Amino acid sequence: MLESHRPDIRKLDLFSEMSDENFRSLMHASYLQTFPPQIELITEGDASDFLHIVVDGSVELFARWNNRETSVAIIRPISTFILAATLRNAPNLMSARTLEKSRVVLIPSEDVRRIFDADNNFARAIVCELASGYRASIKKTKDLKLRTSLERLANYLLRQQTREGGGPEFELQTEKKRLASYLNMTPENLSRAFKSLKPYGVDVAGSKITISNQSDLEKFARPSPLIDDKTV
Amino acid sequence: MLESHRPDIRKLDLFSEMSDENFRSLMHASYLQTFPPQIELITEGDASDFLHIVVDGSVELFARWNNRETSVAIIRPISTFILAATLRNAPNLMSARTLEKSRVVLIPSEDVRRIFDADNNFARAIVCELASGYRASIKKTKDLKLRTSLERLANYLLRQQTREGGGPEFELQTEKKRLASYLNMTPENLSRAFKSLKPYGVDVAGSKITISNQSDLEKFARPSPLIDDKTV
DNA sequence: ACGAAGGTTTGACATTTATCAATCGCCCCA
DNA sequence: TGGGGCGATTGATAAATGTCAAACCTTCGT
Repeated sequence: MLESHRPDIRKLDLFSEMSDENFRSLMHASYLQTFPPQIELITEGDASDFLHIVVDGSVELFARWNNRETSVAIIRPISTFILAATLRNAPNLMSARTLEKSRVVLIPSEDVRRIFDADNNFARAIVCELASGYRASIKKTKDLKLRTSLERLANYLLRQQTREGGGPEFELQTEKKRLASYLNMTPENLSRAFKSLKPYGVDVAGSKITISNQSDLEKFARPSPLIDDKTV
Repeated sequence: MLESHRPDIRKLDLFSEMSDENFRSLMHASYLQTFPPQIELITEGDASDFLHIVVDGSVELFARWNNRETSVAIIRPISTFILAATLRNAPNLMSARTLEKSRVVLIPSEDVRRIFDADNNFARAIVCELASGYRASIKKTKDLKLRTSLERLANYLLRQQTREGGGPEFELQTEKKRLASYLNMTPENLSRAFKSLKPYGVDVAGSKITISNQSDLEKFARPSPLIDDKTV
């Protein structure tokens, strides 16, 4: 694969502690590919032949059933996805598509499993990554089951605000259509939900959000570390 | 801990491949405790001091937020729970309570982490277990986001039917109140949902379910291996 | 600059789901 | 064996959410 992204990939928790030799071996077996927007990289049900790393652009994970579709996650650089399927050598549970022109490193799943067996530090890092992903998924379930769509939006805004630096103004980094699907609501409902949050100090202009009353919004949203914190 | 359950625990995928010595060490450090019904074993937010194994009875995992509560899973013998929190040494994301008189083996989390470092087979088994749990959680998200409550119930019945042997008659192993919470609906709504499934050949008498028209129900439920299969 | 395409918003309405209140029925146990 | 308690059901109503249609707006390429 191309050399330029190696240092960034090496810095990922997943790869930072493994031996140089094993890292080189993984990278040697991998491909860097550039995809145009809206390309379906993975279709759910397919075998998981590669561990994917987004190094540029963004990738949406989504799922289909019965002619419906829902957005499950949006992956931004530099992150891996489809780790669990890779390790279990099981079919992918989600589909993936590029949202914009994106560059993705593909590591053959069998190499991941081989190096996992050989490198204890890598194995340990994989356990951390899996446990984190698992916990993130549990948090998502709690968010979905315990909150109304309005509460999910309010808490999403607070999380996004934190990700964007914590200031009162920030950008949604996602189309509203996709955000709606991610939050499990329709675009129409999302549009109305934004209006409903206006009394709590949320102003929307296109994709620019202004939180004019932080404490009112927080009082309404009631964020919980056990649902909303990334690290916990 | 008491000897009698050891062979059963040893047979779990998580422990079956590790060395005798390490297994003995884990068991030596662990406790077997018997709890009455409705005891809250774990409160979400608590540190994860122990990996739990239900050896008798049943334990409900649930979550609270903002004075609401939802049932996330019901653990039956012989299974572990709270593995991800144990490995990350992070606070538990869910609470746990006994549903009936239950016996639980408690393995100190630090011993789990210590043996994980020492025993490659154990580490490998942990990765499998984590990846499975992760994938199960993703399936749950898909179930929640892509299906209506009626569809969730229909597919739950098909899964439960399979677990109970596949015949046309089987028992719900859960109070309807709890099943409702698990499926993210109210007890009232569940009661009406059962009625709505009657035209598809579902008959309910207390906790006994009779599927009188398998293909009609399946045609309505449209089960998918990528949501409903345990092993995939 | 123009026009097409597609995302967004709005309004009217339908459906789904929750809430509240009352009743029913079952199980446990004093 | 007869309450008592609690879960389950039913009916009436309210709230949340989805659907459909139309209008609006932004973007983007010709």
